[in-house]
Amino acid sequence: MGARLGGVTRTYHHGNLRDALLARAEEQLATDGVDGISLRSLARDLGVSHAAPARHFRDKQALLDALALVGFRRLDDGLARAVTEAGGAFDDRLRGLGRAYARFAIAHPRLLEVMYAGKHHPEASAELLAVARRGLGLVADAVDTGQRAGAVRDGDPDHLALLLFAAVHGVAQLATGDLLDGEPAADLLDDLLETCLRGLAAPTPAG
Amino acid sequence: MGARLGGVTRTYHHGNLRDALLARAEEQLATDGVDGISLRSLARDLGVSHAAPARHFRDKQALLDALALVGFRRLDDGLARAVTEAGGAFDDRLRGLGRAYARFAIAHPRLLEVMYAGKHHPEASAELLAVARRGLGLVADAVDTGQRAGAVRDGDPDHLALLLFAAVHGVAQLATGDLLDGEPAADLLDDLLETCLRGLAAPTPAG
DNA sequence: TACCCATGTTGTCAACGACAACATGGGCGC
DNA sequence: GCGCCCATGTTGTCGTTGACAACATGGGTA
Repeated sequence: MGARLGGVTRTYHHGNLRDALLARAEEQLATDGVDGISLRSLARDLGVSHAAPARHFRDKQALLDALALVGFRRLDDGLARAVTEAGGAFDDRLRGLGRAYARFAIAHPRLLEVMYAGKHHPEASAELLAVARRGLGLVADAVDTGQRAGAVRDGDPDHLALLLFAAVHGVAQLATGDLLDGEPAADLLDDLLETCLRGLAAPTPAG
Repeated sequence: MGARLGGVTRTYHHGNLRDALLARAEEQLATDGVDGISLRSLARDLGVSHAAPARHFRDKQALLDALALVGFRRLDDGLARAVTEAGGAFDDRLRGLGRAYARFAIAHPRLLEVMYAGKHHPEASAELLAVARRGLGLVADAVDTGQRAGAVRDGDPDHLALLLFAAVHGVAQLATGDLLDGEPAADLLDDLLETCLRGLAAPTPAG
């Protein structure tokens, strides 16, 4: 088969309906929010019958779960890139990670919402958690580097990473909810990051 | 009228349907999540017709907005209580505020979700923002106190308050989303709070 | 006393998620 | 090279829901 529609080779009827659904769902999500997504409207948009999506996602929730997974993967990519671009200094890496997270949140607020929605199916939850943890690992690595250099106070790197992550996540949440009183998210984030870095600094040897 | 049902005086048919709807909606929210709330099921539970709720909430969203308002008011009460119980020291006040916030978040995770959902009607948004800002004011007051005592670094108290709020909010979000790896939320919160307080400390006069 | 409006009711509609029964055609085993 | 099977897609249907319109009622007030 494979009809040409709009320059893109479509191989529906035995092809890539699943990906097409995800792509269209993400568009819909960005413009109309989670409630704007309906399996039936997705099917209509893609020219398939209303029951076709069920072959790929047993549930509406299953589709949202898949969307969340896409989001986490993309987020992870962004974080990984931030690390490589940040050079070796642990604090620059942490700053880069924080900014990358905020950038993602502001660029894809609705997607972030789906990613952190507590409604995922149990199986999906496990997978999502695993991917989320990968991002956290990048933070922990940077913290560990800081500790080895004697610049960061002692403590379980994972714990400290979670702490930093929570702070950045909080800013991102407020930013996407437009609860910042017009304060630029970047400013608040930088300030919070510096504050935390200062708070996490190893005690300077007395004298 | 006023029929006695279950020991509570009900004056439906000219009485308190609105409050009853809110109360029942909050129960439903706690047990089944936002999607578990349907205007029709609420009406059924309260023994009124399916269209009765529309007299009090033009929309399903309007009901959720009202629920959010209830939540913010209750949160504000908790925060205010925390301040009075914390004594005069600014840092104790901040700790008390942070813990009160986390306590609320963990006790009412779904409600918090509704409170921060970005879908509110515009009129409701304004009111919600006003109430939310009131809580933030308590934080700013404590920061201001710390600054006057020379213990907190310079800077707009509202800005610093927002910074602290974001951090605490982040922890609360992760906690309600069960994303803490089993780490007790209280521990993480305390740790983050201490870190931020340390980071916000005024530079000690050289020497 | 009579009217009006707040509140509640019945009826209806379109959209949706979910499910069941059925169709089809491509790839794989033989 | 042929035919069968299953992945994928279709049609049909059901119950639920939110929203709206037209109608009922009764309490407070002019």
